[in-house]
Amino acid sequence: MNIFADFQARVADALRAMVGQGRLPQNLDLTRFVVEPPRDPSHGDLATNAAMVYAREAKEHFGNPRALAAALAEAIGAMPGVTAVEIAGPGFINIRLDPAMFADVLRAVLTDPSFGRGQASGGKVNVEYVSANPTGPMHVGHGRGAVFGDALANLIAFSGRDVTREYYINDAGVQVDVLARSAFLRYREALGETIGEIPEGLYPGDYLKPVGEKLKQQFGDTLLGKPESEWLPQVRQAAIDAMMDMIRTDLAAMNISHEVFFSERTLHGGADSPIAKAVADLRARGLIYEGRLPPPKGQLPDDWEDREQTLFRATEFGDDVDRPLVKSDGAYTYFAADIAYHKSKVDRGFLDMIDVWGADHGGYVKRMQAAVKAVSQGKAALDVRLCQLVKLMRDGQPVTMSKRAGTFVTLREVVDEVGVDAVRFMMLFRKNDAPLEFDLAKVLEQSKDNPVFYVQYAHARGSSVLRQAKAAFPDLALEGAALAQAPLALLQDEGEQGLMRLIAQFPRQVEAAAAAHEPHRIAFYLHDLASAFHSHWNSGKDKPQLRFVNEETRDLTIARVALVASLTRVIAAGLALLGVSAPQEMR
RNA sequence: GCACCCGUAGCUCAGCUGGAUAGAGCGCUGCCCUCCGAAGGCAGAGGCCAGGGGUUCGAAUCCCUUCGGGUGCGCCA
Repeated sequence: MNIFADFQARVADALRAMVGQGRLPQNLDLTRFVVEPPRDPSHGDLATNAAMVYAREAKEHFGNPRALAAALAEAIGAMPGVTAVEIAGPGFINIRLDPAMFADVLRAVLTDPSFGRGQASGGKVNVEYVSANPTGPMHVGHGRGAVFGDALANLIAFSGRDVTREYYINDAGVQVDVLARSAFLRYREALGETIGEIPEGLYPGDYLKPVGEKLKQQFGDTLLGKPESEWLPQVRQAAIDAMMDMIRTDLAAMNISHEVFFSERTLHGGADSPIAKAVADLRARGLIYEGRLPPPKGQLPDDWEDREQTLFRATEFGDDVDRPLVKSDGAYTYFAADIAYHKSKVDRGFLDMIDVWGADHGGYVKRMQAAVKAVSQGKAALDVRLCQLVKLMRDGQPVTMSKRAGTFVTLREVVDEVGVDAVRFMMLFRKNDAPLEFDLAKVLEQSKDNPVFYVQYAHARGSSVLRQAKAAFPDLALEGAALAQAPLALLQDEGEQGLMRLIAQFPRQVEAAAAAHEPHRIAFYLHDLASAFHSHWNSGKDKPQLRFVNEETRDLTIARVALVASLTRVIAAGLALLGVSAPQEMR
């Protein structure tokens, strides 16, 4: 039940009727106006800007926006559940609702386990996130993308779309060869050799030692005498598998799992490989040519050589320059593989795809979007969400991170130290494209300026009210269906009605956040909800008659318990979207 | 030099795809704690939304431009 969407539809109907009467022109785009909660609650429960939006089209019959507003207001005033309609300012229509409408919302929350969930609609959506290289442990920056992508996928699924969570494994290219050589060194170490300092250019981390041990168990010393060309493929695969196991385990520690792990390696191969096919396809459509690229302005790379190369006409799809697909050594570029990868997504039926990347890949967005347009003949759309850096702090002081000094902080260490809930909530309590300061000490504080605590505490406090109510009235049934029978009309206090209005916004917040691909909105909405709840709680200090549980007033208590139960359900549902737990108590 | 992101209270940040008088936390000032959970509460001060143009009924939000930060800039992944 989404009263904003309901009224959006009703006002659209009213406008359509006016079109039918010839009072408004045909072919009116009825999606342009909004029905939203007014910023100032004294303006009522709902407001719409429809009269102003269509003022130009209405000029002929109505003259000015206020005249159209008057006609619309008349139609709105006749709608069920509306108690008052006012025209304000340049043509806002402010609507007051029968409190019974909000009681209906509470009953929906209490009886419908999928309150806020959108209607199943639209095609499949692919969300690709994390995609960390399988060469080592994930760091905190990966964690942000991981949490963001996961919450976004939750949100979009909840809004009614069919979502696939995907991870692209960069298991081709020189990096994984370096990984293999590094693992081979650990293998020799496991066999008793003294390997000394890890040479420059190889991965020095201890995390490869278990891989060396495993190689020893698997192969004994049989790899030692062989040339690199023979052992490398085997060692490489073993190392990649071990790294992916580690990454999957660390993701699982944050309650993140993907349905699809897509291997880049499967795109490579001979003349009938997916990359070759994708390139051939584009070439057949005249989107690939042999040509020269102007050198980049500004700082010229040291090894720049002007040469003719195979280029994709990215500029035809909005990119700044055409992009090379084949390296000077004849191998395909990473971009060529990425084209084939995204073509695979299109071939698998995804016309909506979202990639979550680190901000340092921002320069790559245009070419990827160009490629998606090209391989899908313009049918598919790619949104790339860039996650900014995470600055790790402790008590306001930056935590120094240096691989060399051995103070490199992995994502897993942070999760183990502060817990999943804190990590996930804080990562989502900021817009994805804004840098984030993550304070390891602050997120554990039990105080108002720790939003994780603040929101979870609201849920615990609400749960506490339910326990109190049960203690005061042992025969009270706390199940949703029972509470839905509560005399909700008794909820007359301003604070109570404010909470009901906020609760009624949940479906709208979900819809908007999903459409905008911005899960942080849910985190902020929950913070607002928690804040309103705590504030109303506190008003019970000065006015004991406002407390939720009063033994003298059973009916009122039941109504208030229903309100609190609704609130905790919405908080729990919102936290679930973020992947954060909703504790019953926090003692 | 070019592209993308960002610039909102002293600080850290929201601002619901263009709406009404600009929002929160911290910090600051002043009151308040026997009472459902005071790991606090209430109230107040604090703003030329970086600057300047434009678009329209209406701009923090969209366009242009200047300034100031960040990230990138054949073939790395």
